[in-house]
Amino acid sequence: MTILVRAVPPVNHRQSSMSCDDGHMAKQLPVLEPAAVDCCAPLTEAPLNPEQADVLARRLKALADPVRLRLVSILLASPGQEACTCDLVGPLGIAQPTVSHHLKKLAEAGIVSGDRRGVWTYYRVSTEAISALLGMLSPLR
Amino acid sequence: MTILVRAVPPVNHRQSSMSCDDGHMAKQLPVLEPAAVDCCAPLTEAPLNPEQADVLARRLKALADPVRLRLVSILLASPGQEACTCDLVGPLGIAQPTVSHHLKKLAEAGIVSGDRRGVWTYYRVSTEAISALLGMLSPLR
DNA sequence: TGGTCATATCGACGTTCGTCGATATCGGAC
DNA sequence: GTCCGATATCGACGAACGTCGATATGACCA
Repeated sequence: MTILVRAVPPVNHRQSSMSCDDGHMAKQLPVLEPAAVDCCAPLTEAPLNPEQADVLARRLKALADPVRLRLVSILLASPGQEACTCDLVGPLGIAQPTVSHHLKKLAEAGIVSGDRRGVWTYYRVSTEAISALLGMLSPLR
Repeated sequence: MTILVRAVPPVNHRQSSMSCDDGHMAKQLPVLEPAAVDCCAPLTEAPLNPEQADVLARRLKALADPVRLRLVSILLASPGQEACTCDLVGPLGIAQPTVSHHLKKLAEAGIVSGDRRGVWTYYRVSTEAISALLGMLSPLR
């Protein structure tokens, strides 16, 4: 027999914003592994090659948006450092499809990951990805 | 009487790419001070407010471009950690106006600064800006 | 004064982005 | 099974971006 442990329901699930995400730009690039920033020389010695720059720029671009930064910070400040989409719509003040869009961008960059628990999808920040990014950037300091 | 000390001529000034920068999007936002990222709480405790997120996103956006990342890394790897525009055109492989455009974006974000020495403008990376940015991001780790 | 060279700005272009409403999908409850 | 609610995708829109050629600015030299 199987005992199904139900997840605690999300904090906010009284709101019901009915609309949807963008989706148009699902780039066919592969999802970045958390540590995909495998490169590179100390950076103060040799310039980045174009490929390294592309990988790093892609992850930075994912983070370089006010909504996504707030999204990440909300995730980190949430109990258990995770939250479902419905918990993010209210605080961010944008439509649900837009939230899903931003979550997708972050996931494609390997910055967050989500798993479905019942009807809800819980997202959490991949700290390895952030560490890899910071490690890559720190030689610039 | 005044003795004018001439700067050492740039490494590459045999090339002559004759074209020009974009310029169209000179946003009227004020140039970010190096330490403009004055905020903020540990980020794992309280979410970023929209204003903090805007400042941080603006600086990240300036860095989140493959060409600009390579540009910064070339500056850091250059003798004296500085280089003039003409030294960047060749390695980057893009037109001179485009290089000027990217330098302007970086300067507006406080990431690089340039000073004119004769006909040449020498750019260098503002390490304080990078440090401020990393300091802001490190709580995410 | 005029010429030349490095750099910045202008104007235009195609592309990407952020946003949303409408709609599809998926899972649970009844 | 049917319904409902949470989430993702679709399609469209305006705004911002990256790029370039043409041109303006500014500094040096003859």
